[in-house]
Amino acid sequence: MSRRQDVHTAGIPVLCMACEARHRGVCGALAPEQLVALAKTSSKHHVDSGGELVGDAETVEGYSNILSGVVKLTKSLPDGREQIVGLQFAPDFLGRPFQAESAITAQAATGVVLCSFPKRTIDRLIRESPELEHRLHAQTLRELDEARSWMLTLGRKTALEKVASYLLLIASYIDPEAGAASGATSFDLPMSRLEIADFLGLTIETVSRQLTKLKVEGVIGIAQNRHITVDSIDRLRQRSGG
Amino acid sequence: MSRRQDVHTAGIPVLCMACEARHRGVCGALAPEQLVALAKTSSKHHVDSGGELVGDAETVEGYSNILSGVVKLTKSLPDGREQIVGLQFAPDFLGRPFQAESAITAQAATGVVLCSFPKRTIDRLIRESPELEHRLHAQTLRELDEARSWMLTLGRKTALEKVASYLLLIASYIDPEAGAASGATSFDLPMSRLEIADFLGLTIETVSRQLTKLKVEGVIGIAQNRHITVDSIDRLRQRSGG
DNA sequence: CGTGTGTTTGATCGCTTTCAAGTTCAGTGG
DNA sequence: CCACTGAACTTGAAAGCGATCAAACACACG
Repeated sequence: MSRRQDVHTAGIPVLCMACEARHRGVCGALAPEQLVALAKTSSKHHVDSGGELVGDAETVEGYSNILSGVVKLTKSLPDGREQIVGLQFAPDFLGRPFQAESAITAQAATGVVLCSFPKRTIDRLIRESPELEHRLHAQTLRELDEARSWMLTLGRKTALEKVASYLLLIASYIDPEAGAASGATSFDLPMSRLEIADFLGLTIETVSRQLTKLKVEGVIGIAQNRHITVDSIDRLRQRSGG
Repeated sequence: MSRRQDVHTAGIPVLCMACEARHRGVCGALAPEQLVALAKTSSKHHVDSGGELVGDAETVEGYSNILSGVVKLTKSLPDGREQIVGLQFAPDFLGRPFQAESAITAQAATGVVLCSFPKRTIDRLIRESPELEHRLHAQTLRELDEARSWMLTLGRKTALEKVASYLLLIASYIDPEAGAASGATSFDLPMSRLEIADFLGLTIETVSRQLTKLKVEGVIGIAQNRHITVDSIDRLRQRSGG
């Protein structure tokens, strides 16, 4: 057993040993020696809920892998209206290659653990490793699909359908098997009502009312504001408009 | 003069000689011999306004470059509600690598000219040419930025702001210099009121009312339904909410 | 000169927002 | 352990914006 592990992990940096990103994330694209080089300049750190990750000023930090927690990407209008335009979960790669701007801010929605790299190092690795760019491209395509699905929700669904869709989305992230299933599940919302509203293009009050409505209809249960139980995912899906 | 052209175009297929995609599009990533091979299996054709490009059944066609015209990407709900989730212009690359599904349909919003390739050929070229994948990645990132900007519009802007934003978007595509400027410009809308409504998450009547409102306020002029004149782009921008 | 499609305009309805209290919950100090 | 505090959340009433329903208009085409 330990012999086999030795074979598979020969030369893998300690930092990366237990890291999800090495398998499902972008680091899986790297050869052991590249991983060693990258690990030398990478650092693991924690960001509290609400902490900003890509502050317009502090662009120093470059890229990161999300090891745990939820990161929200937001855009806002000059008068302060805000819209969450993306959610990222472990082991997503965070940061925008090939461009400085984008006018997006990234914030920790929950407590977040990151593994961060200098921009320069990653940019070089991308140039050296087509497989790395391929994985980043694949993630970008996934994000684009998610964004477009969400555009349909934002533009065409009612408030109730939006909230139901949101619950399904979160359920499927937290409990991937349950997401496709039709039975029961339960989970904690990683976001406040205000954040949910900013994600759905609604107000905080409307989100609250629709959650209450789902609760009264017996589709969901709510405990301590954040904990959601779903008896029948199918019934929830029916309210989501498809 | 002809001598110089000979140098630059040596070995370039006739089909590609005048093609925008060879410079700004993905074909620019290919070496002359790759271009020759690709040109052998590629075909140029026209699709009338309204024609479907990625019909779920006819997935045969694979990928295309848009040579002219506007393509709209739409998603819809089971009950028929529709949302346009992307617009593509020449010389964008059309088609979704690495995946069959996506539940998106592509339709010609105007008359469209395409240069189409077999899926197989492109998939192989992507594997052979990191530069090609890089260009596709770059386009995907651009589309993601556009999608996210539009999420802000869909989720947080009023009907008037949405319509003004739409006009600015179209103006900047049709007349790139004017898009950044503050002066006057004019253009023809490439989409019907229904399509504009499906893009903005509104109804046809609301779109019409907001256009009329902008006209009455003197911000725009409308002739023959489709032709828009803008005296001051800055004034239009003020109505767009930022 | 009709016919049909796309657009505008009008009147009304209803959902979501807004404004305004309440209520619950987590954290703190007595 | 319990009362206090502030933040997050819920609930209520009223207003407003965009949707819906309906009709008129404009233009292209036969």
